Amino acid sequence: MFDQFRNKFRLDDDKWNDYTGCFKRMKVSARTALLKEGDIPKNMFLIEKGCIRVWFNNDGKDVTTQFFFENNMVSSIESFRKGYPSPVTIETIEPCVLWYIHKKDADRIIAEVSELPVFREMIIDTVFERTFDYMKQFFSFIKDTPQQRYLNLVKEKPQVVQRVPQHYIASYLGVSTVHLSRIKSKLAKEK
Amino acid sequence: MFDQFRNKFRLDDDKWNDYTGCFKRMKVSARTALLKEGDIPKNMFLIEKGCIRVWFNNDGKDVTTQFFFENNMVSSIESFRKGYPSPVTIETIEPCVLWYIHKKDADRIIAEVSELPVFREMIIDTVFERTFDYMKQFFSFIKDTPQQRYLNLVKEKPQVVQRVPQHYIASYLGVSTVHLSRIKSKLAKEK
DNA sequence: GGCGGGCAATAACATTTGTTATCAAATACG
DNA sequence: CGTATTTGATAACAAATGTTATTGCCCGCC
Repeated sequence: MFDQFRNKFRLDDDKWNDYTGCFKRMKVSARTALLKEGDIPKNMFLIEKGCIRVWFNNDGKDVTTQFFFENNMVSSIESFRKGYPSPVTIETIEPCVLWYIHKKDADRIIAEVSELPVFREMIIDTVFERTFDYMKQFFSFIKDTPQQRYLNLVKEKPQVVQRVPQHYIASYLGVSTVHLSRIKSKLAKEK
Repeated sequence: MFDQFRNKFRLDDDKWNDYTGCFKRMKVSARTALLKEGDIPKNMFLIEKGCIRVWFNNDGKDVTTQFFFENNMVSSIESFRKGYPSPVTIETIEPCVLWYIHKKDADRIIAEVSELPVFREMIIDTVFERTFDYMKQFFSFIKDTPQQRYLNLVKEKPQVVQRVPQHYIASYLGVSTVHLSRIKSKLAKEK
């Protein structure tokens, strides 16, 4: 599971085994909350198999903001770092096989490796990328119509359209399920 | 101008003077672009007097995404770090007095101070805060009505409502100027 | 002090999107 | 295998928001 990351890091075997040994494997069924809105994150997850969505409660309706698939790391990252209550719930969509690491281990690893400038850069870059993702998603919400957002999703994240139930997609796109149906049927006609 | 930051940092006077000496003062008139969409950021700005908006072009219409006022640092931060073309334009609204620092000086300072764990934490936290801001703005776009977003703005950033022309505010809220007018008149009647 | 242009309010109408309800199809699971 | 549940499509109507056009105001500038 971790071999895919091996060549990114120049760590000696002892360190590498120490760090990867902090991850534990678990299986969970579909629709299981790994972190609940308002709770303080204890773990970070790496997906071996399955998919996960991130959502928050808006007046009783859930609003999905992100999807994750195999090999993605998942956490409510800002809360994880600062120990704040999470603004979102993290929940499996399909049955999943996950690897998780406890916050205290993650903190230790980050502190150790960030003594090295190359890791420091990497950490900062990672956070910047996260910011950039939010920015892009936010901009797309402002400038694109729901139909355009749907087309972008089909193009950029085809897995989502293939694997995720449509009502989650509708809430991710910011429209009602009915309207997403309309968009799809309109696109089908045009084609 | 920099005294307000003095007590946040435990630097000896030599370093402090070195770093603050990298900032130059300039005056610019209203509606001046400090950075244009597509250009690579060369400078970062600190506002002594005036206000600034960040916007991007959407099919000929401009969409405002942020406002900045006195004592704010302004940059297209993700692009500034990576040397990417900026996705946004940074433009003065009022005549401004600004301090700016060149990227090469900023890079040197960041590299120097991030040897110290306390600064490293500070830098990472700053980026996280930025991410958190985007997230909040994004979530508010999804969950709040335009009227609610307007009320939030009045409450949280009264300066914007007082100093910024209404059509910029409308585009910031994601509605037409006509609809913002409607919202205001509706609120006035209810009151 | 007058004038042109940017700015804001409003009305009328068009379009988009949401809501509710109903039905059909797909899927899960005992 | 059959039944319950989830999922998706569609129609009809309601509400929100955009577009265009008009008017009046205010403010900077000659």
